Amino acid sequence: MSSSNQQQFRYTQTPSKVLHFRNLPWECTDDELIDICSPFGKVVNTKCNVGANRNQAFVEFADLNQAISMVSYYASSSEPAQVRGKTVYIQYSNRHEIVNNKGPGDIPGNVLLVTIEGVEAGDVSIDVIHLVFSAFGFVHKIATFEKTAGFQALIQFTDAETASSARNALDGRSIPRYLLPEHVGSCNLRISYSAHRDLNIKFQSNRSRDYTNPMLPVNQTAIDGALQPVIGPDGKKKEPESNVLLATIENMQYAVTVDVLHTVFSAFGTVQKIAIFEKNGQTQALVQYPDVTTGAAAREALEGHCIYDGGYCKLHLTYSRHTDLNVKAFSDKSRDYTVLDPSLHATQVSLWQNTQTTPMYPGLQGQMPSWDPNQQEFTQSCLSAPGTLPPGQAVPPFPGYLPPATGSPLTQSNHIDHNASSMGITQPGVPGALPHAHMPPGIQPYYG
DNA sequence: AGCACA
Repeated sequence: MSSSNQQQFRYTQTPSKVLHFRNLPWECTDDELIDICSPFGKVVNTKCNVGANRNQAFVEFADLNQAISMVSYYASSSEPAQVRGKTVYIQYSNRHEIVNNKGPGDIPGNVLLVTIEGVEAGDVSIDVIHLVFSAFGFVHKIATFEKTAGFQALIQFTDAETASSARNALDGRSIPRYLLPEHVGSCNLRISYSAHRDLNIKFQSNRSRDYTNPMLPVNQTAIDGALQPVIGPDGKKKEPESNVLLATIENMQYAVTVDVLHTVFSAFGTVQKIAIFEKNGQTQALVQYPDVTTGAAAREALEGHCIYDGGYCKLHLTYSRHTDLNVKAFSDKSRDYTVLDPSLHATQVSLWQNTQTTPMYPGLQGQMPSWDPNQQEFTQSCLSAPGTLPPGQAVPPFPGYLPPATGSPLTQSNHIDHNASSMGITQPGVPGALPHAHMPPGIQPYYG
């Protein structure tokens, strides 16, 4: 007569119409719970993402018998209850009703209230915030402010669905170290819903942006260091900023493909389109971002830097007069990333949701934060000294994170790999996200 | 993989 501890435990539990779920996938949704519960009865209430790991939940049935039928079904089933392929463990809760303390911040809406916790978190730029949240959809407006709670941002999406996908993926996580200034400590995100529907942004400034209204007056004095001055330090006038960059590639010893450019330029936001062409015997490329801010950030960061170590494929960037490129979606010289297969989005979302809960350094559990600490050093070592890089292995200067269209720079890899040149996230079937990881360094001289 | 106020 041997019965397992589990069985003993189960038998000692008094039935309740509230069931306790554990070992759920990270950030499991109410809908997923309802999906597996509804065959057994009417679900009247749920509470998911409970516990430190957010992997527990409660479901309340209308009737006790319904809860009993679910528990007994899975007690005798050969197939365990599963959510997203993960076995979930179901028991009677020791409470008999779900008490939902829905604060105002729990009522979904299209505007998120984000608290950025961390030392000097107020110095996180609005561009970085924009970059991080753009991974989930078009960000209409951002307003930032200091409150007693800390540095906060209101982020307006098109709809509550988009906002909630961002919240689910980012709440409790940290902004990647490499997106932060040196002196800013680890920045944790706490995200709830705002009651706002439409933010009233008066100026484009270092504290607020309206990405839907490029005509909005710019409050220059408020911009401070966040945007580049229109007049360079040497007094030279710069061309008007644009969302499309014209890249001239110097000393092109190695082939620069659409994929390579995509990897490099995706570090700053969604790359929408790329076109490579020859002009006067020089290779040039047009790279299109969704907005001017991203284009400006990319230009500023990449100007004068080399794609490969050793001074090869040096980039010179100017603003193009184009605003929307008309390119073939898939050719070896051009790509339109805005016409990708929609299945991509689902793939990427599951990448987010199936990974770990620990925001930083999960250690030896076989899970890895998206932003390997090495990334920062790696990026810096390749980019800190334009044109004067030490000779060495020719490797792409950027970790191969995907563009926000298919994932944010926080996109996660499930395996530990400290070889920076192979941090590209392989996404079967995703054009533009693959080959750089295995690019043979210095092997492909360019004979164009 | 183990019960929700923070």
